[in-house]
Amino acid sequence: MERANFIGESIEYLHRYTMKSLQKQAEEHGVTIPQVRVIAEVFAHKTVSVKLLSQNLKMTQSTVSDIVERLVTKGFLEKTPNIRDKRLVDISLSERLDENIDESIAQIQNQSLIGVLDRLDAKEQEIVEQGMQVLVSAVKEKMIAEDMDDNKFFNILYFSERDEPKK
Amino acid sequence: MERANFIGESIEYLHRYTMKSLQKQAEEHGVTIPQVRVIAEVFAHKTVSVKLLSQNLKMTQSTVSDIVERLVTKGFLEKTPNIRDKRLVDISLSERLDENIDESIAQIQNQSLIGVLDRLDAKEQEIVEQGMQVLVSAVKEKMIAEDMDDNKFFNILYFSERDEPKK
DNA sequence: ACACGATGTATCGTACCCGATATATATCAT
DNA sequence: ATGATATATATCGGGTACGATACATCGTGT
Repeated sequence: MERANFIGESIEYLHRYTMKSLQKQAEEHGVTIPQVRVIAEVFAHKTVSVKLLSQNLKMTQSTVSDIVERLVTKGFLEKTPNIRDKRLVDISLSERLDENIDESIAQIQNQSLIGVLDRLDAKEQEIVEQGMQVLVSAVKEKMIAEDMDDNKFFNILYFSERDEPKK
Repeated sequence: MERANFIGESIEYLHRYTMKSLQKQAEEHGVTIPQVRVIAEVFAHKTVSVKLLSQNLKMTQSTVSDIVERLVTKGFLEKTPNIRDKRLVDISLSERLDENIDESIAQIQNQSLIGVLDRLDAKEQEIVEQGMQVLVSAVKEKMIAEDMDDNKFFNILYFSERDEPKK
């Protein structure tokens, strides 16, 4: 099916573009964009566990563990064992980072996409957003229908709260 | 900007979904999906260079070199130095693969996306396709406007011919 | 109190992906 | 012909990403 082909390529293209584009901004701070995403999430929570990060960022626990480890080495994050549950690790911003973080890092996120949308008029932006919504919804429905065992990561609350693990 | 946020997350989500979903099919053949993409491209050309693959697949030359190397090791591809230009390497399917390839591998590509689109009616599919078109066009325009030095890889003919390097 | 299953992290192996660099070959100017 | 430049590939280092596994800790049931 030609349409699926085009959409598949588009997704691949857009993904690479956003990654590459954001990377340039992140480099100036000496971090990568997955690292920025982790930092932003930690910043939003003040203190989080690896588990929570992996849920909110939709990465596996092992990936998050890796990234956090590098950020600790770089001195951006700090890990302290949780008192109440010694399995948990409390991840928080290092003091050094806790001040300079203002807009600089936390807002790198989708700077480039904003620049892209600026080139479109209101109507075109609507079209783009609607297309995304429809497609994402369809994907989510399909996953539910097929009962993918990735349910833990790719579940229905992906775009809902963005934060709460919802016990 | 909220809209940019949503779109950025959508792209990330769709990318991960398509990758994960396709991976399952590819696994049955003992390959990964980047490997499938390379194989399909070689299949379409009968014989190609690393350079051409990297242009058509929008991966860097080093990435393609890696993947080709693994496929050679697995016995799926063959490398023979080009006679007329000894810098070039001719990449082709191994004999073993040249027969069993029929539909099986070459069409793995976007099976899952088709399944997703099937859940949408004609009108919704239009919306999705249009949204992608508008967004991709805007991205391409922005890249031209900013004269990104990635021009060699991310250029205007991305979605045009899909094959020709266009000398 | 204790065994057992569930849960949270870290670690390992593999693949991908990129930029930078090295090497060999080709091409072009003189 | 020769030297400078350009091109094609391979290689290296580092970061991402995942599944599988190991390990410690928690909770529960008995």
